[in-house]
Amino acid sequence: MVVRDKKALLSNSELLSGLDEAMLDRLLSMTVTRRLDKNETLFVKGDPGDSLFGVQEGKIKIVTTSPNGKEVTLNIIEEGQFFGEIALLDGMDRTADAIAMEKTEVLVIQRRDFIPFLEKHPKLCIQVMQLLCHRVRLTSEMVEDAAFLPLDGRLAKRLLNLADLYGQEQPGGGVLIGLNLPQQELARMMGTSRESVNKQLQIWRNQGWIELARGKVTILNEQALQYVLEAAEFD
Amino acid sequence: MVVRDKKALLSNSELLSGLDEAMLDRLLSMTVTRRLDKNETLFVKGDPGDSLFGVQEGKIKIVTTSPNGKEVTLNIIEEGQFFGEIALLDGMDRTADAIAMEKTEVLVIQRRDFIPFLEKHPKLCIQVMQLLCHRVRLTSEMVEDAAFLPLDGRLAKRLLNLADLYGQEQPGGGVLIGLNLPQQELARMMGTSRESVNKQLQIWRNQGWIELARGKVTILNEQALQYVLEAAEFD
DNA sequence: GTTTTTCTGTGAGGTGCTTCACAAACCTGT
DNA sequence: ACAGGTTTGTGAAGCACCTCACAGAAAAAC
Repeated sequence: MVVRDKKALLSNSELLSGLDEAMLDRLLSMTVTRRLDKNETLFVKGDPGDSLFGVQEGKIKIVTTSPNGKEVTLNIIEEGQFFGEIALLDGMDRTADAIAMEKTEVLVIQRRDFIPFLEKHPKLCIQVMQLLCHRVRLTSEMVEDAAFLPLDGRLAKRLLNLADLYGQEQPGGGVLIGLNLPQQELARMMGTSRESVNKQLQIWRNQGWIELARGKVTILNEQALQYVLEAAEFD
Repeated sequence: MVVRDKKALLSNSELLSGLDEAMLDRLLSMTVTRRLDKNETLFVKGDPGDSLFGVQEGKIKIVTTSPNGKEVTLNIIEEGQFFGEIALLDGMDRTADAIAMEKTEVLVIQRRDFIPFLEKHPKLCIQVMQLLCHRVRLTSEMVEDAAFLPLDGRLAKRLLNLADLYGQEQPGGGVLIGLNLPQQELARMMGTSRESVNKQLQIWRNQGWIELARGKVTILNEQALQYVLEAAEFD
């Protein structure tokens, strides 16, 4: 059973889709599963990066921490997505921490197994490159946003993006972001303070554009947020 | 002559080093050279990305522009370096503009030539991946720095980095950054205002840590800047 | 050599966001 | 059911950085 799950996960992932049965089986034979509790750390900045991970169940956040304790969340990795490929591929240390946001199972592939496999399968190479390109685009966009958009624009963009990824249409109308995301965590994703996020959310709630609950945001007026974003882009 | 130069360029580049003679020749036969004047635009955000470029002579800057006209410089591409690989590989549009900083010659390889070539050469695949990993690391670091470091720390870091890349030891002591970089351009590299950069540079000049000239910075006290950076990292 | 453009230097004033500080609401474990 | 942690809501104070506004210097253009 577990094996079948693994295979389904592998074959549906962005990284490994389109690979044939035999290849998947060989790759599968290289993996082990690791279980993590909520808030457990998988690796930290500076660790040697000798493995690739795929999320089987749960969520992993990729965060960088400054010496004084501030954090920025660079990415949240969902079920079926892979991560940790950068350090694996270039052989350098990890540049960020990986922490389980809830009880999580990851599947682990060692470099010594993966690299030779990669060298034998050009098609897989192409997919890896696609993934890397995607990463570059995402992080570049973060640089851009940090430089151009004020807080309200960045927050609007993040909410719309989260709604897109995890949104659930509500019977009473509106789109709930189906993720337990405290405002603190939201703030970290945007490189800003929790208080600032809260104040902006309050403004929008008073406008009737969103609804708030502990760890939850429901977007009632997507158009309005879209407009905030566009206005912010024009300064 | 031109052909020999091209070959030398190709074979020494980060991207293509280690490839054998025959491969280089085949790749070479796919390239054409394009000449750009100072400030000429090679491509802009939104263009279809159907080619890969290598700088033969001169410098190209990669910048993103906001609707209102603000700019952030993401990267400066030097002689012997390649760029434009992201859009080429994933088939999406360019996400930034490429502008010649001086009279520049770039060599151009079309996607329809490069991709099939890539698929036939696993070794080249690996090198491309290395390059992509490097890009991810650089941009991630920019996100981190923007979030954690105040202006003085970011500027110190940039100057030290530039000195490392383009530094020339001066007879009278100090390290000159051998690049014509107006303070405006420096500011754009850090996502900040020209005035702020200037004021910080003045402070350091008054401390005797740097010397300034039009488009030039000479670092007299590298240690001091290093210390500023470390202090900034601790908040 | 004179004009024009680019780059630098500097002050004043405004503000977006941070930090600090605390209260209330909410969930969780035993 | 009560205690202790976590998340939210909010105000006040401060400051890092931005924008605006020039003036002079240096290079480029003519």
